[in-house]
Amino acid sequence: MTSIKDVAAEAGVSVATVSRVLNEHPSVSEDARTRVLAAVASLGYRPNAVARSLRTDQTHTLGLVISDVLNPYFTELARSVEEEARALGYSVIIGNADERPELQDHHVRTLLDRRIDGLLVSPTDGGSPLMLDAARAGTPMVFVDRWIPGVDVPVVRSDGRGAIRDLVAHLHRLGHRRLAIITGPAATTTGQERVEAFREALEECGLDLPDEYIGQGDFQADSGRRATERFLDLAEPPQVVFATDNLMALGALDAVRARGLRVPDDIALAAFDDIRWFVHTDPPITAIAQPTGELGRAAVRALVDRIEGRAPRSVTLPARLVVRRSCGENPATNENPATNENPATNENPATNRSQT
Amino acid sequence: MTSIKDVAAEAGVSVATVSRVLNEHPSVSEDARTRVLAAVASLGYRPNAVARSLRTDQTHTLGLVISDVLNPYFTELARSVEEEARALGYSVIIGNADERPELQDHHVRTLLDRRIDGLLVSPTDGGSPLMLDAARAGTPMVFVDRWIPGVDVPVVRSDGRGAIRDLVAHLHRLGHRRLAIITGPAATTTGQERVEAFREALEECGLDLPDEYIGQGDFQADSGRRATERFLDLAEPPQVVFATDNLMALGALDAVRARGLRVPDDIALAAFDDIRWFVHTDPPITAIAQPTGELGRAAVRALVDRIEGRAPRSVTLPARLVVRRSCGENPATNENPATNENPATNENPATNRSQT
DNA sequence: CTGAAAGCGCTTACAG
DNA sequence: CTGAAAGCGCTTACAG
Repeated sequence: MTSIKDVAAEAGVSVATVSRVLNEHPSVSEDARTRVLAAVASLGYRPNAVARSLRTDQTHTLGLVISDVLNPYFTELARSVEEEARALGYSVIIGNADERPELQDHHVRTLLDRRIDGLLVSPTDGGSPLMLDAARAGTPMVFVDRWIPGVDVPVVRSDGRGAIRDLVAHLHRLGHRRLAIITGPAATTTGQERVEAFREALEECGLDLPDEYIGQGDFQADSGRRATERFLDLAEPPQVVFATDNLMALGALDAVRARGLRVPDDIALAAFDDIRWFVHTDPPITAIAQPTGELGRAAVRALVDRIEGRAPRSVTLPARLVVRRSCGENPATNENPATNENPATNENPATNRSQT
Repeated sequence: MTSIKDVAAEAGVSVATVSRVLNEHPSVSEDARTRVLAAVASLGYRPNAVARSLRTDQTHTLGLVISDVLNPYFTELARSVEEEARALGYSVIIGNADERPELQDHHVRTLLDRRIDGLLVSPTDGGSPLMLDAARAGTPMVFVDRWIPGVDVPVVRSDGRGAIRDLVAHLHRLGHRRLAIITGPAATTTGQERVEAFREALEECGLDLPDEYIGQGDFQADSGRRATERFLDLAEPPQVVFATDNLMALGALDAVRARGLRVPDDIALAAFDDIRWFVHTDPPITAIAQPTGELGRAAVRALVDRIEGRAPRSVTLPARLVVRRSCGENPATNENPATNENPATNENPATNRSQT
């Protein structure tokens, strides 16, 4: 590899001057600058980022630890994170935790060893010692989507309560009374919140949530399948299953299909997280959509603020209900099922937008 | 951050000794080793990977430049790559090209600047000067999925010809005669090969492929939508649309749905790349499945072989046809549509497995 | 405006 | 077995 020394030799200047030209330091003569630039071009020189990082103690790199790359929600989040980071002059290294705490720790450790400038994480659990230590040690950090209570780290997430209330009202209006939920791990905030919000919304409608209608899942498809099978085995199965993420909804569909049953005739289905395929599934699936791209961008901005010495802000954005046909026909738009999607989408315009 | 000096001071030895302990160098006294280890533990010391890389000229990092993170095929590929790399002691940095050559170059450049040990790429185009230079300069490199002809770099990919021939035979058997294709960019090998294989397969059935039945796509959903609209506007629209990736199939579904038409009654649809949602779409989609996980693992093994001085091997694995209902009822399994999936899956067991 | 020199945190021949 | 020292490729006060 050609180094800064080669460039200096070629241009007939010192390495200090080469470095100044490369870093656009003002005090370099026009003559020196041209000669250096010419040398850089003719040698095809590219500065060694490793050496530069060691010297400056900055890597211009953000670490992003997501819960699961195979989940389209996180994939979209990762994409918007990378995009915004790139716009701000950072690159991002993604670590996939696969919903496994040890793997999450592995990535956090590797990222820290590489001296990334800041860490974006969507925690898989309640917080390992490693992550808590990192936060306490002052590593610039921001939580996205999920967070760890009691840690002084900004959180960028969406609030699904309103949308879940809308969903339950929608289900109640369609005549459903026995509603079940497939939850995420209790150690995750999203896992907890979605059940709580669901339970509260049921109460508002005068319904309750019996234990056998709570399926313990882990945000992965298999757990959705198993939970749904258990629901279907009940003496009195639920009329609706609400999967708290899209992968568990996929598993639920597998289970329903395996029994030769139909959605929504035999059992209705709704999901948290909207994905493009939900428009084309059989039937199209009613889902709660998060402003994923916005979340990713806001998270990066918060982290970069923190890194560059500005005060980072937590951000909470509302999610919204997108009604499709998986819970039964919507009486309101019944007459024209083919175009059900659009009016329903606007049923619940984003309203409450809060920033802390 | 605590450095090796702090550990040396705490343990009462030189930094050389600390380094030896950390790198499991044999000649260290038992006594020194215990003291160093104790110091490491009590200080919570973690070696600075940046400094180590600068010194050893190895980063133990692989770069992976994929064409599109939002494409589940590449996401699955990325996951298997990371898994195998981790097993071999490497981490991976993913760059998402979004099917844009400039963005691809941006990532290759960044990765090279970081002095990754090797590069895994699925090229978005015919090869930029940057990439060709890197290959010529001897950067350890392996192509996955797509490749650039005329460059001396091992290729790990799957061969879809057999499966495409099976697909065309299946369509012909169902009575379809007017078959259209939505291709990928002509600059990509997969873009080219899939049309060629399709055209050859049609010829074997005595059919031809008129220009108006070739929709130029770019492997993204929008292009699939536009191509399909153009097909539907034809005086004599095709009876089948074969989308050469899953995202363009999604776009095709959007277009069909927007016209109020039905698959397969009004038009049949098949796709290259099988994804989990295809089981639950309306109707379930006939697709060509690649051994994605295998490809990712083989690619990593080839790259690591190259990095560690062993001879890397190119690998070609067969893809296989998975028949579902999007092209019309399969006469053979007609009597039991509900369980169509399983027998159909086995219709074309993977046969030709070649290694070069 | 420019260069010599120190130093970032490691590893590794070299001597002992 | 151990330590002093050089050096990886940069950047940046410091002097001039």
